[in-house]
Amino acid sequence: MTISEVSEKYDLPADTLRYYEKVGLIPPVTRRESGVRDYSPEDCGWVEFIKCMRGAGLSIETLTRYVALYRKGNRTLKQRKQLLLDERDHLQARIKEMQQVLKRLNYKINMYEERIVTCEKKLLG
Amino acid sequence: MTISEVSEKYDLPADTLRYYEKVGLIPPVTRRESGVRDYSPEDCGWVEFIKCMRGAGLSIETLTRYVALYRKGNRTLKQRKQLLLDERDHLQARIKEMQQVLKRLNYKINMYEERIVTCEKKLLG
DNA sequence: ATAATACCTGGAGTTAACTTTAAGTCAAGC
DNA sequence: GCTTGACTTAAAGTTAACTCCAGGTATTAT
Repeated sequence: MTISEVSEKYDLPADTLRYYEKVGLIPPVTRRESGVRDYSPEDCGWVEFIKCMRGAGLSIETLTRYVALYRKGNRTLKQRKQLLLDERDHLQARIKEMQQVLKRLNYKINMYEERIVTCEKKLLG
Repeated sequence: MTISEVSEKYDLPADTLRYYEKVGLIPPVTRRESGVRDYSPEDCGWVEFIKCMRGAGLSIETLTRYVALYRKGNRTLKQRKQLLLDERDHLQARIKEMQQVLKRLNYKINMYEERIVTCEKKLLG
C-alpha cells in the first residue's frame, strides 16, 4: 500500500505517517527499491495500533520507547509488559478523573435547567 | 488570598494563574488599591472549577467562551447550558474511547504474560 | 529608612505534536 | 520521451498551553 492509501484508510495525513516513522513511533516501513514507502499489512497494523493508543492520550515519547523495546526482540518482553502495565494504570486513573468531571458537569447542567425554568416563570408571572 | 497562597492551595504555578486570568479563563481577580491580586473565595472557586475542567481535557478556548458568557449575565443561561451539554457529550465520547483502549491494553498485557511464561519454560526445558 | 522578598506587566522562550515548504525524485499516462 | 502528479528528505513554521525573564513597584522585616 502506498502512503496515500494508508493515509486514507486510517484517516491520518501522509505527513503525519512520515513523522511517526521518523520519530520511531512505528518501525521503519517497507520500501521499494526506489525508496518509496510500500506499507505491508504488518506496517499497517502498527499504524492502527499507534493511532489507537495516541487516541487514548498515550504520549509519543512513551510509545517510541515501546517500539524501541519491540525492535530489540524477545529479551525485552518483560520491560514491554511493564511499560504497558504502567500506561494502563495511568489510563485508568485518567478515566476515573474524567468520570468525576462528567458527574460534575451533569450536576451543573441540572442546576442550569432549574435556573432557566425559574427565570422563565418569573418572566411570565 | 495572595497569588502564592492560591498557587499553593491548588497546586498551580503563579504564572499559570496570571495566564489563566489574562486569557479570560477565569474572570478578573479582585485587586487591592496597589494592583496586587487578592483572591476572594469566589475567585478561588473559579480557579478550582477551571483546574478541574482542564484536568478532564476541556480546552482553554471552550472554557474562555464559557466564562465570557457568564460575564454577560443571566441572559446567557441557555447558551451556557448548551455549551456544557456539548462538552459533556464530548467528554462522554472520550471516556468511551479510552475504555476501549483500556480493554485492548489489558488484552495485550495478558498476551505478554502468556508469552513470557512460554519463553521461561523453554529456557528451563 | 533600608534591605529583602513578593508582586506586577509585557513580551520572549519552551514543549509536544504536528504541518508546511522547498527542492528535488519517481511512476503512470499519452 | 515527456508531462503530470505522487512521492522523497531536511528543515522551518505552527498551535496550544504554558513558562520564564527583565525591569519595575509593593510589602515586610529589621
